[in-house]
Amino acid sequence: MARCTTKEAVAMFINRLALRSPIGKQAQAALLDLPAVSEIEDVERDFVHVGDRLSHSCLVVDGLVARFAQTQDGARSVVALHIPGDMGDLFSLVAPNVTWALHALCPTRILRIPHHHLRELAEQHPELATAFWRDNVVDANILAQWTVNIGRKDARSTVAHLLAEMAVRHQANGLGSDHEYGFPITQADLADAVALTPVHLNRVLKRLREDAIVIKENTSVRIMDFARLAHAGEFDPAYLQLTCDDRP
Amino acid sequence: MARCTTKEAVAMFINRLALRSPIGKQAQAALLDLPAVSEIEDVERDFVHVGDRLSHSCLVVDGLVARFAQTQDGARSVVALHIPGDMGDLFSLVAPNVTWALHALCPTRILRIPHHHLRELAEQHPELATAFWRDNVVDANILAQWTVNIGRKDARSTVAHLLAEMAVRHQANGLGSDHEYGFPITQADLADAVALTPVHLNRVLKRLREDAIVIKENTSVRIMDFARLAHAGEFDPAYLQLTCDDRP
DNA sequence: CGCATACTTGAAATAGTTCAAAAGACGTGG
DNA sequence: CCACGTCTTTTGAACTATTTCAAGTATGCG
Repeated sequence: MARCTTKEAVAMFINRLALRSPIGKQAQAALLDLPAVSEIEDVERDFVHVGDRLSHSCLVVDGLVARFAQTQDGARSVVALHIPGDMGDLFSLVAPNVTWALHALCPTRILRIPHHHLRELAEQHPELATAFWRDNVVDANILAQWTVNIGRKDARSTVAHLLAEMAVRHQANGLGSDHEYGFPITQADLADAVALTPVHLNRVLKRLREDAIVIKENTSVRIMDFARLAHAGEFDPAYLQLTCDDRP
Repeated sequence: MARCTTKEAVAMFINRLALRSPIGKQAQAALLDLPAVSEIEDVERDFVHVGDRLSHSCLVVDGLVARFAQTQDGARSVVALHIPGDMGDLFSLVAPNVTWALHALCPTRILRIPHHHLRELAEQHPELATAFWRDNVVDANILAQWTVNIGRKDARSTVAHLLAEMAVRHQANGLGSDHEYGFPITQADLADAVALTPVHLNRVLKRLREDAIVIKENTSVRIMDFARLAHAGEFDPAYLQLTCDDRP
């Protein structure tokens, strides 16, 4: 994984936002100048806890971050996965008291950006405020899709859908190719994201591998047949809103 | 169900927002003056479709609205329930191309408010923009909680959680008492919200009734023991963010 | 009164879980 | 470079929560 500078990390974030929202040159420049205040840091497995009141938002620079909740018997549920270029807790900007936790699933580096800087920026450049908000809406779309997968589709379809979604999201962030992307997640953690037991997830992955559709390796995913993967997962990328629809 | 005027409907919405965000007198007045342009209307069972490009957002005046998605085999998944005072598609303000549908679950009246009016208002009163955005964040919190329920808890706990959540949300919107609220939803539709089959939901409701915890009647829910309901559902209202946390 | 819609109950089937243990990968220190 | 412990993946077999299919009973409406 290429080590990257703070500017490169922020540029990745800007490009992501710009996919969905038109962002002026000045706003982009202002955002790029921001990180002078922060440093990239390695994070612990657990770096945002339930009940924390946040004053910064975290941009994933490299690695993989999960947002998760827990039931009383200790079962964990991953409700979002964030890849480099994502800002997993952007919405703490308007709701700083968090009710979930963030967790690095592998050696991960992040950039913490103070809320007040983001707020000033959003005030000076209203298109940024819209872009941030829209990003949260897409996050919610993803979550809605996960709910459908978990609630109303069988295990094979759910897993196929997630692997297809992550492929498209990696490409949107300028990561990976159309048939491979880095995905350093264990089967146990992946099981928490698709709401299966690790044992059953393992069997589903085996089946997808034997059917020559997709191979989940240790730290990456190799897609052998995207068309069949998308078909198996009933995957339609519309909910990711990867086209800029700001035109009236 | 009391028929209410457009102003009363909007006031319900404002009060809801004001629970979580401080909103100035002027902003409240401006919002209240808005609906002069719209009329309350009855809606069909299906009134927003996948792929629609919205130019208005719908405030539920009375009745019950579900946001849902569908799998290819026709199974339906309800990903949000909106009660009077809610604006189920507020986020179409920043993402007008919708990827889900809205559906009235009973005779329902709504108020359609044009996006451009809401946008002007948000520009003139920045606290309203924040309040709108924060409302979306809470919607996403609710969805995350549903994902946990559906994915990692058993049927009884999931159903208990939903009934407890709806109780608290009704009270937050100024509807219902602490032991009863209107909930005009069929078991089939409720089953789609908790990702169970109607048959199994029926058995779970029977058990909750026999255990003297809660009774789901035709058009309402009677809570016999909220403490045990909350316990059965592992319900903690923190994710609903019903306290105003704008203080720094 | 009859038809449609919603709710309830029973019995059989199954997708996914649970428990248990083996096999493989990986780093660390001797 | 091999031995060792730890973590992850894989496989087997028994079990169970939930689904499916099917039929029956209310409830309400024209």
